[in-house]
Amino acid sequence: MRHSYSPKILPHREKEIEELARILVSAIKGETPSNVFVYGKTGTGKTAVITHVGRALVRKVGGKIFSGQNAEQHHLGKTNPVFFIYMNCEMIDTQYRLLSKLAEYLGQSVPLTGWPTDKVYEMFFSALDDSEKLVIVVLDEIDKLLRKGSDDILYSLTRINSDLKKAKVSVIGISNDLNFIDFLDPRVRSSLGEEEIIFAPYDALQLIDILNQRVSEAFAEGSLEEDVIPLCAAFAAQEHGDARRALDLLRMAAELAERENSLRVRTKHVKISKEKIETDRVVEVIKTLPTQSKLVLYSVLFLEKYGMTNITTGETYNTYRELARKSSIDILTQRRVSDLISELDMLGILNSAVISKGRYGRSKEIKLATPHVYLKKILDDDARLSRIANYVPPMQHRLG
DNA sequence: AATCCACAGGAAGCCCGGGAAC
DNA sequence: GTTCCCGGGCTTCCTGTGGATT
Repeated sequence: MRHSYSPKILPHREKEIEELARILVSAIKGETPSNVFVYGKTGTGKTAVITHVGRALVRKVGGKIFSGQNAEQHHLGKTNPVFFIYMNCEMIDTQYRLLSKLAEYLGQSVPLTGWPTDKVYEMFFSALDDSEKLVIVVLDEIDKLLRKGSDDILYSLTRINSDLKKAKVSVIGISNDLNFIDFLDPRVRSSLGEEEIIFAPYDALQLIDILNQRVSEAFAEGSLEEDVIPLCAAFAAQEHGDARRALDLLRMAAELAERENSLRVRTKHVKISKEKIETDRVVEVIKTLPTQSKLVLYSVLFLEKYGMTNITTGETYNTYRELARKSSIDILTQRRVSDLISELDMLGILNSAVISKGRYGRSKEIKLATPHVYLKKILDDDARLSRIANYVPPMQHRLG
């Protein structure tokens, strides 16, 4: 049931598999496949489809598969070998890291840092071109790459073929943000987008099929209550058809049922799991917030706790200053705190909306979107905030 | 209709840490 | 090691504004 498991059958992705296979099949004929751009939201099976097709190709013609720390070798066939390289740009997010990783996969050793980038490129290039082969580079979350400005590597990679004598390179770029393509250098865009495959979100019925297929491998007959799978599917369908989410739900529900010694997984387990997944996410976000943001949250929490409604930025800021002083934390400007409030809003931890109170100015109206008890417990875990855990605000605050 | 509050939120620039280049 | 550059967090300064009140 875990994401790392990749099933042999991918329901409702036949069309995409077919299309990708059509593009990559030219490798069997000894030609260089077009570059491909793949778009789709998280949990729509992009990575699964691509590795599936890539593996099949390498099995057929021989070559190697690289992914993370793993390498898998297959015996050579009649045509040139295929090196299938999967990389996630979330970790490998600079030119240097990308190139050194590529060079490493091709058998070179490059230090983690220290060399000029063009030297690493040289290493990579010579290792690449020392024998006849096709290298398919999969760049997952490719949008992370140019977020940090350096998309020249994409440029070099997509037109490297004209400089190569023996080897050939195809690039498969994966993104879950379609707008990303607008920010791309036009030359890269046209070359990367020679072929495009779009992964539409799964609908509830398709999610049911996916779950059923996994369930047949992972669960004993009759261990699920009848409505369990449809419910998981329905919840996940609300989340832009994320199959990963559906599987998480089912897995957590099963774990819960097991812990309760329940004979079957019931819909209530699914419902509880859904709550838990959501709160876990919020807890994680709040825990990892910078102290200043936590302090801002704390301020809103205080104001609400003492019965204030329609909390404004100014009121929040005054409380914030008081709390920051009490806990010897640097006091930021109201301008900055205003931005922090907006960020917390974006994260869904609180709600803020700009409203006008006529003669009494314009401000954000702020209220928490997270249960108080909860919030306080998490915030009090932060040692830097311990001094204000039992702080009682002065009278004027309580009057509202 | 004019006023004016209490901010929103843009622009420019400072500081600092980290990584690349030399 | 040193220098350079970059981005993020932050401050300073600023202009803009919806609508109750005058």
